[in-house]
Amino acid sequence: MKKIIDLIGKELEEGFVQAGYDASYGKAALSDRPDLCEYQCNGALAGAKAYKKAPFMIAEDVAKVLENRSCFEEVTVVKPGFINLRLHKTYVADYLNQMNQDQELGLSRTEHPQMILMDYGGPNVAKPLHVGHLRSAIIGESVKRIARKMGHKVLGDIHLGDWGYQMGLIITELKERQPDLPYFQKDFAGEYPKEAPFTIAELEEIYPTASQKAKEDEAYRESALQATYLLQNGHRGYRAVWNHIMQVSVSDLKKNYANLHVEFDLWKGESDAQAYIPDMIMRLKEDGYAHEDQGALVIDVQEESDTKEIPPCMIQKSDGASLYGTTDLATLVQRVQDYRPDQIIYVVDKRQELHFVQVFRAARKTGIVPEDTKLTFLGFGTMNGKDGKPFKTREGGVMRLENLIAEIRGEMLKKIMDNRTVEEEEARETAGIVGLSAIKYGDLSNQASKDYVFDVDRFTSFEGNTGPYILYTIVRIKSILNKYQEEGNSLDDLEILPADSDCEKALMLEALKYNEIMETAYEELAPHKICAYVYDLANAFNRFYHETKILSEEDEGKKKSYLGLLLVTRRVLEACIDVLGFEAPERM
RNA sequence: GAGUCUGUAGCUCAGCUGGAUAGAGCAACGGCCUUCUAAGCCGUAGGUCGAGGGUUCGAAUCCCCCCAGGCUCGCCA
Repeated sequence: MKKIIDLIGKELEEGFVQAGYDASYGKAALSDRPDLCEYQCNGALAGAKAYKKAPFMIAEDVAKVLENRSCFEEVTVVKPGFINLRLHKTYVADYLNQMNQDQELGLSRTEHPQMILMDYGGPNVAKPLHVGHLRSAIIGESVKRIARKMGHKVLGDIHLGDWGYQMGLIITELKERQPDLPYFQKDFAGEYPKEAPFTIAELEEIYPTASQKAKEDEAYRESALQATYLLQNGHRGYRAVWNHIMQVSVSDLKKNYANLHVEFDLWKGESDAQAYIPDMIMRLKEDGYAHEDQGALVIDVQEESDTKEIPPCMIQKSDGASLYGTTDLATLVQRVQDYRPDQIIYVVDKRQELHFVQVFRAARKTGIVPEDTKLTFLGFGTMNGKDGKPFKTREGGVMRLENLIAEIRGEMLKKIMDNRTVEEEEARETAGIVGLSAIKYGDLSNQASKDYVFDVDRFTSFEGNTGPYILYTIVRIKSILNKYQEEGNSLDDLEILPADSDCEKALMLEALKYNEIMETAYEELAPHKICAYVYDLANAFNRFYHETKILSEEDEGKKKSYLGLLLVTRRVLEACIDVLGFEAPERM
């Protein structure tokens, strides 16, 4: 279905042309003055200069043409030269009925589906998820779902931090604790055990311990570096330990991300890119892209048009080891080869922007990524505590994600038990669903690129512009629709009639923006626009709900119309929160 | 130092591809539950949009310059 704003725009264009003006001035916009109109056109103001004519007169010319169009109920011209429009009730109702009949609620999927690869999540193996991992997961998941909604093919890749020094540390510490394990026996040629010699809890303890030791003990550090080197060069026993670490850690990560309703299609990591490094470096050297500088191997990425200095992208340290940029470039080699993406979106902490500028430029310059593959950096800001500083536990440590979620759930459960009389089991389940909405909505309703304050009290108080408010609205609608169905009625024959109250029309006008909002959110990779919309729609519904008796309406046609309106509203709200990455319970 | 982002109500944030009277939520104050979930609805109060210039018929929005803060700046990731 065409977007309503485009349909109005079309009318306006015709209006301008018929009145003797250029079509380009006929652009529709949402009204800034809802008290005066629903949509407006500022084209007459813009065209005044070109036609050397008072904007008011231009507007009047156009309005005269538009007046008898069936889609408008009212066309007025005001002061300097605004054209103010009100849509015809019948036109609006028709549009909504069409939405209701459409599986996609009037959203037109793209005609040119792209293959999009998304890099988000980025946890480190063997380390617990902490609040720093939350935003990438939440924002990435939402952007992925929005892009899919628009009809694109999207693969989400978690891009694990599963290679390098941290692994050497763990191996070293494990060897110290259990030197008799077969992995550490020089001449062991048999099969290694299938069971990992540690649990996830132990693993999470081993890493920080080892990390600390390495900082204090030079010899320990040396052996960790040595272990890293051996692992990366095919040491059989170490490789087996690494496999154990991966298996234990990844299954734990899967559990944690599943709790967040975050799903990855690919569980690739830095280790997967390693095989591509030697060839890549050789080629870069041969083709003259990489050169030595101060002992390191770098690719210059400075461009003529730069006003500032961009440091080169470093691909090999002076000791020959590869680093961050190397792995990222090699990952691009792999991704282009395996998936031929049209676009790759990185959902990463915005502090890494310079690094990605370097990598992107190097990838383009060297032909690793073809011209027509778009590389997008979607940087997000820091999640701060109430004090405006990076979020910490009460004790000042790093907050584990599990603990944060548990805390929110606990608060929510308390609230539910206080407010409602429900079985504890149901309350617990609801608390999980509502808690997740509180966390996700709290995050996504802010612009991704900005820092934001994560205030547990505010998010769990669930009043006002919050996830729980949205869910509550949906639950109210569901409850009415369910009651109607329980009386033996069907939802299939609900015809929406022209609105007969202001708040009803306001709700309709809000609901029909759905396709436009989703499209904008995709174009701008901006989930917060969905949040803003969903809040406006929920608000419009709650006003309507407050003033309208629905099930007790005696006029059968009207009642069905109301229910039809509820149905679109519910469907739109649900489609939106689905794309935000949460869902509504049946009751709350 | 250079680059970059941010500065909007007491607090947390929208609005920023220029348009009419700058919007929400929280907090404060006052109303609304025998009726489909009051986690709701309605109202009051609260602003030199960091400061100053400029462009424009029109600037929170674009440009310049300050001020304040955050972040980044080749061998960590």
